[in-house]
Amino acid sequence: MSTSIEPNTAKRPRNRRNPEATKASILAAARAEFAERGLDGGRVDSIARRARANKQLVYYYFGSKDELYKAALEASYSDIRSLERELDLAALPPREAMERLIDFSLDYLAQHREFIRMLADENAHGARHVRNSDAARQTNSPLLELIAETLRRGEKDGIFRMGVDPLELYISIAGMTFFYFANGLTMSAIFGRDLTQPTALASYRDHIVALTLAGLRP
Amino acid sequence: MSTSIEPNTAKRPRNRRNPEATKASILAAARAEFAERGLDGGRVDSIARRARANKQLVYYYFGSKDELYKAALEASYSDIRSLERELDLAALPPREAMERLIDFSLDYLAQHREFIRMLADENAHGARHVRNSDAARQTNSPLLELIAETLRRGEKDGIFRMGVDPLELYISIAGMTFFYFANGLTMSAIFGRDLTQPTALASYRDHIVALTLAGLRP
Amino acid sequence: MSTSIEPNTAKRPRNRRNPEATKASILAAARAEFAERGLDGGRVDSIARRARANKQLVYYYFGSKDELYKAALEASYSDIRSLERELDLAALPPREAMERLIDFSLDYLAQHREFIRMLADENAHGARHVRNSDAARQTNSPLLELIAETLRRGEKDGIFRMGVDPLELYISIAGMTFFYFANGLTMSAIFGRDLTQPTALASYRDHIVALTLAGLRP
Amino acid sequence: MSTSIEPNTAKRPRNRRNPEATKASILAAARAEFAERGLDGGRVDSIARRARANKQLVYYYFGSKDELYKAALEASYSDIRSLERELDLAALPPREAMERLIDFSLDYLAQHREFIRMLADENAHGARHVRNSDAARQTNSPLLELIAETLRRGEKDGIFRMGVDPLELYISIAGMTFFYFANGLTMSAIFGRDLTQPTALASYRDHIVALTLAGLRP
DNA sequence: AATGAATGAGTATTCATTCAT
DNA sequence: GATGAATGAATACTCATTCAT
Repeated sequence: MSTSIEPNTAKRPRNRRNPEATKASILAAARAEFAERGLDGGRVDSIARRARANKQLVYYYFGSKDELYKAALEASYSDIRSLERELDLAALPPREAMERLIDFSLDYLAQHREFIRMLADENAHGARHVRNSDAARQTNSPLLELIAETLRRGEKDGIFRMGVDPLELYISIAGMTFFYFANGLTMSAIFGRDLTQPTALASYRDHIVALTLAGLRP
Repeated sequence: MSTSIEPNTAKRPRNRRNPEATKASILAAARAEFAERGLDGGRVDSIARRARANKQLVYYYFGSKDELYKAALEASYSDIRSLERELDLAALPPREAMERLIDFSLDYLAQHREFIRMLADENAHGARHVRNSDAARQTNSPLLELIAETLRRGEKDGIFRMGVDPLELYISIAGMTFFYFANGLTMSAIFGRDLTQPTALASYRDHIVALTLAGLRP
Repeated sequence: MSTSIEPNTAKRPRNRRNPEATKASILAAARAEFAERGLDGGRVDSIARRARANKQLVYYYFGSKDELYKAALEASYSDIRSLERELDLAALPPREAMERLIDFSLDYLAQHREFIRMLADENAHGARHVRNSDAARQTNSPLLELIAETLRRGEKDGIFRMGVDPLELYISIAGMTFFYFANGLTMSAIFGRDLTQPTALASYRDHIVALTLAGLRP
Repeated sequence: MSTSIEPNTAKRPRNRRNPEATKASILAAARAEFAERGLDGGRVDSIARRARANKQLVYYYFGSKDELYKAALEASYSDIRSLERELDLAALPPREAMERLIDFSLDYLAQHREFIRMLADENAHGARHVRNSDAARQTNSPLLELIAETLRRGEKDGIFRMGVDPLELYISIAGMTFFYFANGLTMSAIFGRDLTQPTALASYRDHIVALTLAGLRP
C-alpha cells in the first residue's frame, strides 16, 4: 500500500506530542524534498518547514541528512515493492502477463516521478544508501520472479524462445520505461517532439510492447 | 648543485598567458567535476583547483557556475555527436547495421560514464541548460536519421516489420543501454549480481541485440 | 592556584541563550557599523564581530544585510521621534518655542552624528528602505505638528507673518542644521575655518536663530 | 564652463591612440558612476566599460580608484566654481542679488544632482579626498566673497542688518537648498508630499527667499 | 598607449549540525 | 518529545589591482 509523499501542508497546529505522526510527517516531507531537489539540492531546513516540525526533530528521529535520505529511499522502494506484490500475473496467459508487466512499469513511473529522481540520484551517488540499507537490499523485486515464471510458462507454451535471462529482460523493460520518463525532458528539447503528451506515451507503450513480445518469440 | 633563487615553478599555475589553454583547462576540469559530483555537488573552487587556475578566471571565462555547466554539457553532447557522425551504417546490411548501432551505444556509455551522470543530472534539473543551449538543441542526433534509414532498408528487404517509429526505437535502445550503466549500482546491490563484470555486460549485449532484432522482425 | 581545564570563558561569546540580548547586540553593532561606513561600506562580518555574535545569527534574526540596515534605520528614526515627542513647545511663547526647536535640532545632530550618516546614505540609495518601512513612514515627525502649532500661535499673537508653510519651515531648519554637520568637513577643509569648534557652532546657532526669527516676522 | 559628465555611449570604435580623449572619457565615466553609486558602490569595471576603455587604462591614467574619485570630485568642484564665477551680483541691488544667489543655488543643484551625491559621499568619507586635494582647497568658493560684498552693500543701504557673517549665511543658504534635494526622497516618503514636483520646488523657493530676505532685515 | 589575462583577498549568504532548555 | 538559539565551515560570486605583451 503506497502512502502519499506529500506532507500535509494545511494550517494546523504542529504535531505536538505525537511521535508517530511527527516522524511520518518528516519522512513524507523528506521524500517530497529529495524527489524535487535531489540529495545535494535538498535542504534540511526545507524538510523541517514542509513537515511543520522543528529542525532538531529531523536529527532526533533520523540522525543525519544522509540517514534521512536512506529512509526516504527505503520508503520509495517499499512503496513500489508493495504494488509489485499485488501484480497477479499467474492468472494471465504469458503474453498478456508480459504486457501487463510493461504497463505496470510505465504506469508506476508515470504516476511516481519522484521514484525516478530518487533512483537516478542514488545511482549518481554510488548507490551508497542502498548498499547500507538492509531493507532495500533484502526486499528483492518480486518482478524478477514474476518475469521468470512468466518466461517459463511462455517457453512451455512454445510462444517465448528459450534461454531468456529474467534479470536481463527486467533490465531491458525497466530501461525502456525508465529512460522515457527520466530523460524525456532533454529528448523533448533536442528532438522537438513533446514526449510528455499522453498520445506520445500511448504510442511508445505500444512500441515497447510490440518490440518485447516480438523479441521474445522463438 | 646550485640553489636557485627562482621561485619553485612546480607550484606555479600551469597556464600563463595562454587563454586558449586556460579556458580549455577550466572546461575540462568542470566536466570532470560535474561528472563526478553533479551540478549541485560540484564546486567552483574544486574546478579552479583541478584546472590549476585562479577561481576568478572561471567567472572571467564562463560567467557563472550555471553557464559553465552548460558549456560542459555542450561539450559532452558535442563529443558524442562527433562519434555518432562517424558511424557508417549505410555500408552494412540492415540487421548488422542495427547491431552495430547497439554496440556503439553500449561501448560509448561504457567508456564515457561521465556522459551518463551529466545526462541524468540535466534531466533532474528540468533540462534547463539544454533548453537554453542553441548548440545542444541544434545538434540533433545523427543516430535518428541512421536508424530511420536502416529501418527503411530493412523494411524494403522484408526483414524488418513496417511502421516502426525511429525515435521510439531510438528511445528503446538508448533506454536499454543507458539504464544498464546508469542504474547498475543499485541493481547490483539489490539483485546480488555484479553487473560491472565484463561477462555480465557481454551477456546483456547479446540479450538486447537478440531482443531488438527479433522484435523488429515482421 | 590550580590550573583549570575549563576553556577560557573570556573568549566565549557574551550572549548565550539570550535571544533578546543577542538581537539587540546585533542591532546596536549594525547601527554603529552602518553609521561609520554606510550601507555599501558596512560589512556583515564586522557587525557580527562587533556584536560578539556568530555571523549566521545576523541572518537568523534579520534575514539580510538590507533588512538589517532597514532595522537600523528604523531604530534611528524611532530614537529621534521619541525625543521629539518629549519636546513641550506648547508651554513656551512662540518665539521661544521656535528657538527651542532649533536648539533641539542642532543638539540632537551634534550628539547623534550617526543619524546624519544614516539619513544621507538612505537618500543616496533612493530612500528604498524607508519606502519599504511601515514603521519609518508611519512615525511621522511630531515636529511638523509642533511647528504648525507654534506658527499658528505666533500668527495669532501677530509676531509671525501669515501663511508660512510648516513643512517648508521644517525643511529650512532641518537643512540649516543638518548641512552644518553633514558637510562640515568639506567646508572646514575648503574655507579654512574649523567648524567643529564649539564656539563656531555656538555662533552659527545664534545666526540661524536670528535669521529664522527675523525671517518669520510679519 | 561645465563639461558633461555623461560618457559618450554611442557605438563607436574605442579611443585609440588619443590619450586626451581617453583620459577625459574615463573621468566622465567615473563622475557618472560615482554620482550614481557613490565611492563604495562605484565599480572600476563599470567605469572602464562606460568609458569604453580598457580597465588598466584607468590605473594608467589615475593610479587608483581613490585618486580617480578625487579627480572626479575636483572636476565637480571645478564645474560649480566656474558657474559661480559667472554670477554678476554686483550689478544688482542687494536684495535682488541675494535672491539671485538663492536661485542659483537651487537651480544648480536641481540640474546637477550628481554634485549632491558627490558632496554627501565625500563628507561621509571624512572629506579625505578634499583634504588631499590642493585644487579643491584652493579654489575657494567665489560665493563667499559675493555674499560678503552683497551684505556690505545691504548694510550700507540700511536694508540688511549689521554683523551677519558671510560664511554662516552661506551655510544657511546652502543648507536650505542642499537639504531639499539631498534628503527629498526620505521626506517625500515620510511626509507624503511629493517634493520632486516643480510646483513644490517653486513654492519652497519662494519660502526660502522670503525667509532669508526677511531674516536679513535690520 | 593600449589590451586582455591573471590574481588574492574579500563578501553576502547558506547549510548541516549541535547546544541548552 | 519538542523548541529556538547558536555554530563553523563552506559557497558562489565580486572587486581592486597587477602582469605580460
